[in-house]
Amino acid sequence: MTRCLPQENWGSAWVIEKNRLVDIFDRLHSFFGPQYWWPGETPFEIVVGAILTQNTNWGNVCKAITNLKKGGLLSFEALLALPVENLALYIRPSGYYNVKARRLKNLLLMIEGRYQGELDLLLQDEMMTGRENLLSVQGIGPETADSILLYGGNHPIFVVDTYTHRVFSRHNLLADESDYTSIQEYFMRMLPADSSLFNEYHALIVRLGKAFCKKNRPLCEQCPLNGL
DNA sequence: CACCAGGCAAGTA
DNA sequence: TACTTGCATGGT
Repeated sequence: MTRCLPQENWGSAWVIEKNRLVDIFDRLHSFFGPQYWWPGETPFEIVVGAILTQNTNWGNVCKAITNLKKGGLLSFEALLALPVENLALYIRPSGYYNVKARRLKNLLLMIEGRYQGELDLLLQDEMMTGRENLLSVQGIGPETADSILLYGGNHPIFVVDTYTHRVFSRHNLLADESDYTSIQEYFMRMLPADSSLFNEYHALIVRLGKAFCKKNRPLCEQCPLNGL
């Protein structure tokens, strides 16, 4: 793996040094192996999944996406033409189906208005411009936007989620009160801007969280991060 | 039965 | 600004 960027002055939020972050990645990669994210066959499917998986188990998202595929609706044009009330019925298993149907529609309309209805133009746009446009959509917050940029567009941006916060704060590697932006800046200052690395790192954190870092549970004995 | 899952926005004080 | 609440299905 490539080495890290030079370190700068750190704020008090930075609890650990960069080499430890590389060690953690190496441990996770050795322990779990490659994760092959994002589970999705096309950029459009990835984008849809990114919204449907908000605060939701991935298994439920799969059911919703299967429904769309069966209906021949998993394309930009088909979803844009589908009334939001109908869309909600197809994605029902993913939960929050009314708000998510509206959020998907909001995104499609943004792409229609600013990128001539071409998802690829959004994904190929300059990273931070694309990010701003994604964040302007009601229902797309930082994690969803960054997931789309990283996993849909192969942009080197680090995705932070509840597992990232939980795993690193539980191991005393990050302050508990760290917010999305500070955690993201932390990873991105410590690591080289490599989309493949960010892809695998985030997926490994989620894998670890599911296996060994459950909510409202004490630190797990079998966790490969113990004894850092 | 309770609790949780790869968030986000809106409301309240 | 800092909390709290609504959104909702399906698995353990």
